[in-house]
Amino acid sequence: MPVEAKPEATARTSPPLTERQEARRRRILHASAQLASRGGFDAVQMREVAESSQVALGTLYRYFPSKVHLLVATMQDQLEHMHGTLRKKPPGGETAAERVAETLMRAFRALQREPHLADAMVRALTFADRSVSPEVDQVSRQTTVIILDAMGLDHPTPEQLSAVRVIEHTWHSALITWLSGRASIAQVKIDIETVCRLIDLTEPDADR
Amino acid sequence: MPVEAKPEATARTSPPLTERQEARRRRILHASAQLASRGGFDAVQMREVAESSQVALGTLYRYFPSKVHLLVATMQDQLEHMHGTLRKKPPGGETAAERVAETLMRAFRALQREPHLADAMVRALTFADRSVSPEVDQVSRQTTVIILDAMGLDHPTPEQLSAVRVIEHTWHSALITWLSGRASIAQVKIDIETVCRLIDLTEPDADR
DNA sequence: CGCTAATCTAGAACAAGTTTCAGACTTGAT
DNA sequence: ATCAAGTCTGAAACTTGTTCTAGATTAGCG
Repeated sequence: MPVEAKPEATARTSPPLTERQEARRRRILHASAQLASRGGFDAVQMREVAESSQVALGTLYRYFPSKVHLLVATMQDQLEHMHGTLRKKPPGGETAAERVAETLMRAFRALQREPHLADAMVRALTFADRSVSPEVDQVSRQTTVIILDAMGLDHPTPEQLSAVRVIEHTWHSALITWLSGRASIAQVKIDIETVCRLIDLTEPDADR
Repeated sequence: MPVEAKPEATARTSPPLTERQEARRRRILHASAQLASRGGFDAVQMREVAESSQVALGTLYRYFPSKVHLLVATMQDQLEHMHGTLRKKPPGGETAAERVAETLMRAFRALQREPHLADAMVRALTFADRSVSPEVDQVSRQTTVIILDAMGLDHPTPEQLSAVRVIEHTWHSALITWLSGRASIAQVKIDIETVCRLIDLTEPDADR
């Protein structure tokens, strides 16, 4: 029986893509990011993505079953990039809280450089319904790894994981309020620093 | 003339609405909530809302310039309701953190009873772009009031306001992860309790 | 090579949010 | 009561995400 599986963003390993297919997928993601950088979520129009990446509309939908899937995959792509960058220059703070805050603010500044792209990706993430859960979850896991990296933890306690989840919540939501112009950059910074203090609470031996 | 429109905390904009207009507005919001309760964000179709509320499509758009505006207004409406309900039975916890957590969990359970409605409102909130900022801001302020109420504070310090903002971030984001099936109710509870511990950090004399 | 199933393409078609418009109806002021 | 300005209606049109179809191309296999 021939395999019926479609190419899928999350499963980079399951169905072996041919070289041309891999190239198509890459072209699509590139076009997506490019259009997003220009005009945000609304500027990523499926017909334009298809044309820019020299792929038929039907093919685009075979690779990414919806606009949200496409943008979430774009975010995965960018996150990998960022994780690599952050790894090269680890944060230098004394406490875990400081390092996490520094890392997130660094990520935040990177997003500031491409606010439209950030808009597209974040809107897609929060608008995603259940059909995109696996992909969104993957993004979430990737973010968790980045934060744990900054904390310098290998075996976090359940309490610490909970704190990390709260930090992620804050990070996403603060990003949204900034993107929609309801909070200043300074305020985002304060909120992130505030939530990072939670980390201190979960470190038995680190107190003030 | 005798515009008897007693502003129900929803400070309508400049022009005072006539009675029939107020009635139309109310019919629209009712239809919106009803459709949302049935099938969530997607089930709120502008043509159906118009038909259900016996209003022409163009009129619907005159009252609410977009689907997101409509749903955010629906949320304002529901929030007022909830604030009233919560006020009648204030939370009974010892510390501010406990009371806030209890309040939010109570609100959460209310949303659980109408998960589709919750879905519609929250998706609209996070998907809103700049053109809806004023309305979204209003929702945010209303939420802040509810939390400060639970804390029993009249004159919060900047630090406390920051903690409240972080709690709101967590609340929204946790709601989203629950709605999209990526987190259990138990997990939401833990996250809320975790973030509420931040409150203790901002109370110099609270027991620890 | 030659076959067959899978994939890709171009383009039409459909769905739902949004806009537009001409004409009927309300409202407020004279 | 009458008039002007503003509002509402019904219907069509437009936009963009999504689906569908028929035919061309490609990949893997004997």
